Amino acid sequence: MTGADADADGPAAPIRLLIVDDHPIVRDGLRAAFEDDPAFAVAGQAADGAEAVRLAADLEVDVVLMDLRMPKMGGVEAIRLLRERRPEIRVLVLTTFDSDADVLPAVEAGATGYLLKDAPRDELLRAVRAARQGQAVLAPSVAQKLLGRMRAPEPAEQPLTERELKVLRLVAAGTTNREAARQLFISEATVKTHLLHVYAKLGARDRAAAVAEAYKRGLLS
Amino acid sequence: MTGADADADGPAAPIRLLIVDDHPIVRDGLRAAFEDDPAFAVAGQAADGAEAVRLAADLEVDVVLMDLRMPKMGGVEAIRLLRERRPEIRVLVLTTFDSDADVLPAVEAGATGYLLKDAPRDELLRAVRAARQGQAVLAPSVAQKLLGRMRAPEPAEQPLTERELKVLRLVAAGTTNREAARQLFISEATVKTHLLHVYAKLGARDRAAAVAEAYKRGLLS
DNA sequence: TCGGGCATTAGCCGATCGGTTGATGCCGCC
DNA sequence: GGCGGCATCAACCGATCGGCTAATGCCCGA
Repeated sequence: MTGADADADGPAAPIRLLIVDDHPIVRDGLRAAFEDDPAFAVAGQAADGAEAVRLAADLEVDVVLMDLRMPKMGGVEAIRLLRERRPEIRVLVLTTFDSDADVLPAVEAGATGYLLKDAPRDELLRAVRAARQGQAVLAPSVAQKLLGRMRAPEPAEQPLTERELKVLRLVAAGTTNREAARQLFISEATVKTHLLHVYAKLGARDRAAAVAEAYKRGLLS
Repeated sequence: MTGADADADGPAAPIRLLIVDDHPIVRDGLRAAFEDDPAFAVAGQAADGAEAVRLAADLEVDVVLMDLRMPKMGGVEAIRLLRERRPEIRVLVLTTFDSDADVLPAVEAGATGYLLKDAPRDELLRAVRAARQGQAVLAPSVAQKLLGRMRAPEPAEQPLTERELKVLRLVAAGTTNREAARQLFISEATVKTHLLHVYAKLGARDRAAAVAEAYKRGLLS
């Protein structure tokens, strides 16, 4: 009750953070939020995934706060590399979440938690503490989405093959099957086959719906 | 040369700022960036457009730093209201810019400048100083886009009518012309006409390309 | 009052698409 | 060695689409 329950290692070593975001403003905001609390120490900052991986190799880092959309190397790829090389490091994804498409890949890549940037400050601090101990931390809206995916027997969210995606991109550009075939040096029949597979995977009835669904899932543009 | 050229009003009154963003982190980062410089004073913060308009009515504000995507009231609408009621206030749009669609509306609504959140700090400070004096401030990439729009004789970016958009939404959902006609209680011929207009306005050849272009322009989802 | 934009409808045509079935060859994995 | 996934091709059918022209009625602003 008096706060003397876990003082085994003195004031406790601060949790060392690596902040990864391509926006200086956001990095500043995060740094400010954590520097005020002696329980945390900002070990470093990075503006993209590649820099994050590089820094994490040299610095003593407990928790990485990671944005997903960044130049050079995106967050998902960075998480994958980080977890490969330093599995003891916990990665908290901290993103704007305007696109759903990134949540699952990030979690699969090994993110310990997923928070939205509009989370209140104290929730952030709590999340980092929890993440350091390996506890999963999910923003309520993210948790809901994840559960939704699990519960809903959605056709398993099959990924498109490279070829299918190429065809779909051409279709989105207004290409007819015949033109797409010429551009890809294949026959029109093959294009149609690819498209049929795309329809099945995306749950679409025609090219227009497929394009729409692809945009929704972040597969295009 | 000795810095004594513009000291007419002493240390000069600080530029009073209103920070508008739905992310606490971003607000913190902005506040931190400006509070370190005595030439600026953060008069207030708001988490959405409505709050921004309300605060601007009471506070003495010179420059508003405004995010665009926010709950309740978006940035564009807030800019419009602000400029109506307090035309002397300068509004600097400060956004992530993952969507093109917002740039032009924001400028039309009366934004003095448009900056990206990944701009370096000093560029931010310079931009606010310039904005306070009514100078237009555009991030290079934004300026380029704007110029591109001007130069390119793009079919004038014709907006879709409400009816056309409704048809397009149905098409994006995989609806055939006939089904769309039933749902809208109109004839199939009318649906086709609407779509032909949509194709012309969006520069698309077919429904798939129209859906893609609509997503690119932020007209869908 | 006279446009002009918008929504609505009609009919016609060739071109294209969606669906189906079946087949081949290549590759990696068990 | 076999199995499955992937990419490739073929031929066929009906359904749908895209493009065109032409009209009507409504409402708003010049």
